[in-house]
Amino acid sequence: MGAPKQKWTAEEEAALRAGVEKYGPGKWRAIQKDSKFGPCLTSRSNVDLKDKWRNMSVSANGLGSARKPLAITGGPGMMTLMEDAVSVLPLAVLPPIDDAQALKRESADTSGDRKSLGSRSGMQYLQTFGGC
Amino acid sequence: MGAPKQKWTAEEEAALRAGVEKYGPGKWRAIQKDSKFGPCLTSRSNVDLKDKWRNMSVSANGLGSARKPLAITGGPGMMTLMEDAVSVLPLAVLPPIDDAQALKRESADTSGDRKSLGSRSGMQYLQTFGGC
DNA sequence: CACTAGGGTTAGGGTTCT
DNA sequence: TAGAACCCTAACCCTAGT
Repeated sequence: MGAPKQKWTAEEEAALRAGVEKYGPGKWRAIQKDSKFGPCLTSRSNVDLKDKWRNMSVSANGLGSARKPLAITGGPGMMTLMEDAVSVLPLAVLPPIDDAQALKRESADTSGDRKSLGSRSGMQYLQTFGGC
Repeated sequence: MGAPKQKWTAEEEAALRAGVEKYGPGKWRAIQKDSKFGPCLTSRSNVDLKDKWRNMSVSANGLGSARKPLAITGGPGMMTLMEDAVSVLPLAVLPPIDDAQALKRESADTSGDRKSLGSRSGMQYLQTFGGC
C-alpha cells in the first residue's frame, strides 16, 4: 500500500547522528530541514527520524543482566503487558555510535548555526558527516 | 527533561468537564482559577486545558483518520481489533463524555466508584464533581 | 500585552513485517 | 522470539489574531 518498508542505510543513520549532534535529540523537524543532512533524509519524515533514533538507542543500550519482564508464557499469542519502571537513564542520552564499519573521515563542512543546547553534558561536535 | 509527559488523570478530566459546564468552552483561564476544580488543575496551563478539550472532543466524535485499513490478515496473528462503535454523538458544543470508550488498559484504576453521571440533558450543571 | 484558536511537532505506546 | 520500520494520537509547542 503505501510503504513497502524502507530500510535505513548507513548514510541515513550517519546523517541522523550528525543531526542529533548539531541540534540535540528531539529536534527532528530541524534536523530534517537542515541544508546539510536534510537532503539525505528526504524520504524520511520527522516521525521516522524519531523512531529510528529510538531503535538505535535501544540497541545501543547495554541492558542484559537486569530484570527481564519474566514473561509468563501462558500460551501462543499471549500479550503480556509490561509496565515496568522504564529507564531512568541519568546518563547523557547521546549518540549511540556503534558502527562496525567506520567509513567516515575528513572533516568537511562546518557549521551553520550553533545555537542552543549545551549546558549539561560537555559535548563537542566531533562527528564528521561526510555526506551521502 | 523535567516533564517527560504528563498524562491526564480521570480526575483532571472530570474537573475540566465540570469547568466547561460551568463557564463554557473557551474560558480556560477562568476554569483554571475556579476555587472548586482549579486545585485539580494546578499542574496544567490554560493552554493545556484547551488542548485537552480539543483531544477529548476529537475522540468523542469519530473524527480522526477517515481511512481505516482494517487489515484482515486472517493469519496466525488472531488480533481482532475492536472496531469503534462510533457513536454519532451530538455535535453539540458541549460535553464529550467518553464512557463507552473505556477500552484503554488502565494499569491501576484505584477508584472503584461507578457513579453514573449519565444524565446529560444539557442544561444543568453536573454537580457530581467529587473533587480530586 | 494576556488569552485563545488552530496548526504543527514531539513522545510513547502499539502494530506489522522480517 | 526479537528487532526494525511504521502507525496512531495524546500531549505539548509555536504563533497569528483578537
